[in-house]
Formats: sequence, C-alpha cells, structure tokens
Amino acid sequence: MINDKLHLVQSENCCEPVARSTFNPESEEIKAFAAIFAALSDPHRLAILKLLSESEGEVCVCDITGSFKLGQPTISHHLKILKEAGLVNGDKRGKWVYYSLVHSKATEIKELVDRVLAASVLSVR
Amino acid sequence: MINDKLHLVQSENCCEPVARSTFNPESEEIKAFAAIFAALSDPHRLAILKLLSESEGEVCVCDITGSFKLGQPTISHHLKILKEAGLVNGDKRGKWVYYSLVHSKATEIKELVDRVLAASVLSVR
DNA sequence: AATATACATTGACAACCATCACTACGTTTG
DNA sequence: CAAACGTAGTGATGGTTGTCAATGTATATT
Repeated sequence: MINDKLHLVQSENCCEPVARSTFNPESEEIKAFAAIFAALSDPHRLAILKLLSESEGEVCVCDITGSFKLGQPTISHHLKILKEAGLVNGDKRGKWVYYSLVHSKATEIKELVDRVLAASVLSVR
Repeated sequence: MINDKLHLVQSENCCEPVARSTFNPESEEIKAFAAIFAALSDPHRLAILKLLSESEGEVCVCDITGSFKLGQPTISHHLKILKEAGLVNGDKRGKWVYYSLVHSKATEIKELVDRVLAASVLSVR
C-alpha cells in the first residue's frame, strides 16, 4: 500500500508518472552550474564581460572602472565574482592588474545550457 | 585641466585606450539578459528545468512537488520565476496546471552567451 | 625613505531572494 | 451545494547581494 503510494508519485490521475529526479539540486555539481549563471545575472558583470570580449587581449582595472559609474571597490567586487566563476583571468603586472576572458568558458556554458534545457527528444534521435 | 583629466579616462600608461562602453548596464536589454541568467541561477530551478526536459511533454505541479523536498508554495514560486523568464509555459487544465519547456529558449540563451562572451577575434575571422 | 598610484579588502546598509506557514481561489467530486 | 483537492498568492524571516566609504597593501616614483 504505502509502497504503492510512493512509486505512484502522488496521484495517478493528473498525468502519467514522470521521469523522476533528473539531477539533485543539492549536489555540488548543480550548485556549481547555478553559480556560473549567478555570475552572469548582473547587468554590470555582463557589461564588463562584453567590454573584455570587445577589447582583444587584456584590460586593466582602471579602464573598466573608467567605463562605468560604479566605484572602484564595486568593480573589484564584480571582477572577483567573475574570476571565481572561472569567466575571467587576472594578471598582476607591476602596479596594474590585467583582466581577460577565459574563452573556453563560452563553450562550456553553452554545453551546460544544452544539458539542462535540451529536449530529450533531441538526445534520443 | 579638469577636462583633461576627464577625457584621459584615468591614466594613459597602463594600457592602450580600450574599446569603451560595449553595452550599457542600465539598458533594458541587458537587464533582460541578466534576468534570464538569474532565473537559471538557482539549483532547484535548474533541477526543475532538467525534470521538464527529461519528461517529454508536460508535467503537472504535483509531480514536480513530489520530486523535491521543497514545499508546494516554494515550487510555485520557482515556476513563476521560470515562467516570467520565458523558460517554461504553464497550461491550466481542470484542476491541474501542466508545465513544459519553451524549447526555443535554449537556442536563444546560447546566442546570448555568444553575444556576451564570444571573442572578438572569432567574429572577425 | 616618503609619497603617490592601482587595486583589494572590510564593514555597513539597503534591497532582494528562498523558504515556510497560512490563506485564497478555482475546479472537481460526492 | 458542500467538501476536497491542486495551485497560486501573502506575509514573515533569515540569508544573500550590490553598493559605497574607509582602510589596507603592494608597486612605482621622487
């Protein structure tokens, strides 16, 4: 009886039993995915990434700071988040720190999107 | 004097002047981008999306609720965020509401990633 | 050595977010 | 019509996030 109820997922009349569980929201893997998207979820960070992608090569913090209305500590804060998400690299040379995109991340994120959102139909075909 | 300081961006010796501005972090467009990524930035929402992608077709809320340790109002809350971001559709039929993926969104998001992160080198080639 | 510069860190604060218990609403069933 | 059910909305609460002012820490310049 109880077992029945368990594997019937709740009720049998709303829809067919569903492919349970997918992935576990408490796993470190998913949390890492979420963190990457969280890094992309701020307009200023998107603009910073775009700035880096447009300037081939490296950009020092002073140029980034000069491009937005935010204070320097706030820019530093955003850069830290981007760095921790693996989206940018920071190289300190002398007085300056030069930031650049981690280009492989774009591919990685797109694969991630596919992994979460791709229709199962596509994977079967 | 003061003008000089303004248009010199800060200093001229750290690196060459940089391709300014990119896109504007205060534009509605970028805020919309950020909102999409924000919708993806929660582990439970990622798991819900994965669940939807694995079950071809539609899934009613009761099945989603049954798949996670969250309370029903919390699931409803997450579904609302996903819906507002255009990631899922909700169809009420009788007592139940069936949610399904908006499949076109995957492509849209990947294009978005390219737009923000693609190396300018690649676009030139 | 003293000062200035470039950037990071800290602490504070307001705004936002995830979650829950409770309630409300519409639909279905009896 | 009344009761039960599935889902959404509300209000409260603890935690997180974006921002700034102030401070710290290297490096460079004088």
